[in-house]
Amino acid sequence: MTPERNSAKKRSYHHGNLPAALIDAGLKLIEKKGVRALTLREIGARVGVSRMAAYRHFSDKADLLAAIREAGFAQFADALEQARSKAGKTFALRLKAMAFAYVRFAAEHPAHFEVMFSWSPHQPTPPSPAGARAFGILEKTIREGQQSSDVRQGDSVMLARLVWAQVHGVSMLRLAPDLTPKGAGTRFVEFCSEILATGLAQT
Amino acid sequence: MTPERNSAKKRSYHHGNLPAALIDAGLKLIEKKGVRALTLREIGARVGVSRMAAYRHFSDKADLLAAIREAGFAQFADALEQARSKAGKTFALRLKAMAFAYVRFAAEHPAHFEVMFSWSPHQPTPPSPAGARAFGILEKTIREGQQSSDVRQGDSVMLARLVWAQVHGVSMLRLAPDLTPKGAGTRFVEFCSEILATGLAQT
DNA sequence: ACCTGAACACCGTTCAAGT
DNA sequence: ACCTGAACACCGTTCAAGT
Repeated sequence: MTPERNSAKKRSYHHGNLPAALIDAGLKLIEKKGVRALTLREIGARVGVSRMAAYRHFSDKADLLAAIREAGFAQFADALEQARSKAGKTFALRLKAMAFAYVRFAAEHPAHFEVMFSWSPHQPTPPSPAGARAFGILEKTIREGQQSSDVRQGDSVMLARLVWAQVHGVSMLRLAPDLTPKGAGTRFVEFCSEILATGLAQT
Repeated sequence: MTPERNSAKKRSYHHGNLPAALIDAGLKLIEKKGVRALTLREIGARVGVSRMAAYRHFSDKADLLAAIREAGFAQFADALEQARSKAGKTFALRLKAMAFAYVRFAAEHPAHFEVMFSWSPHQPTPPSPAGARAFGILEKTIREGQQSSDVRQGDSVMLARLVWAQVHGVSMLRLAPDLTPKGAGTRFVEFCSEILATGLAQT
């Protein structure tokens, strides 16, 4: 009796999964015009909903962006994890695979990457659980490298930060001349991985 | 006879050097609230001028930001140059000095740094002359390192990009735990320089 | 519970006008 | 030449109201 499921003659009052739809529409708009040009009004229009609907699910625009950011870090951590597990078992192979995964993620998901790492000292990034997970994967790899004597002894967190900074710099500065969405910076990333591994090895 | 210089009984009609004053006020506001919160109106108010005055000197807000950015790169290149010339003459010392200068600039001039490297794939950074100069200083140092056999042979531009990416990543991610405006990340930067130099040395 | 419309205090930018 | 004021088309966000 309750009119819960209409046979879609008109799009239902509820939107099924509005939060997810808003995040998705937001990502597509960022990809097209950049975060700076993102407006709640346009997201709403794209999803077919009032400009105010977002406020039922997110406290404000910053909160929506935080959700986009966290979803990005989750995907990102998955990509790193997958690259690691698919790679051979030596430290050098794992490092290279993860470096590729990092740079490739930046190239393939520019909108997510832009939100995840948009930089300002004033809105200091609240710590992201998924971001911490991603870093943990890298740090674990470093520790294994130390056990197999591929990496010098020392603070594995510091060593992991160094590696993170390297690949992050490459991604942000788009320094790989052969960096394209589908064939991500092959030569330059390989070059960096090799030099990094050499530096890490020495005691 | 012409009323050109009044004895400052009221602030003169012209502002002396309005463009420089606008850039300066902009920097201070960015430092306080971030680029995102920067408004032409507030800059104008701060300088004591109408919100429209900026349009006499800059074509729009983006153009003012570009001027800020370029000024930042000029200061930045100077800082690198100075660090290089003050350092000892070995490659290792120069590399370390420049790494410090990079990270310290980011820490001491957060507003400039934010504008210089604010990231979006959609407003692809127009090439900056001063930015190119800064990169050139680094690349020259790499070439000298190759001549003194401190750095492996190979494409010096690629090698310089690698170093740039490393220090840039450190600066952006604020990975140095001991990074403060005045005592910039001493231990971590030293750590990175050493590992980097080791990796660069090997053939 | 979930969504909407009108209203408010902001933006950047254009344009005609002042000195 | 350099600056201003009013006006326009946008924002994010609040609030009372609709289903």
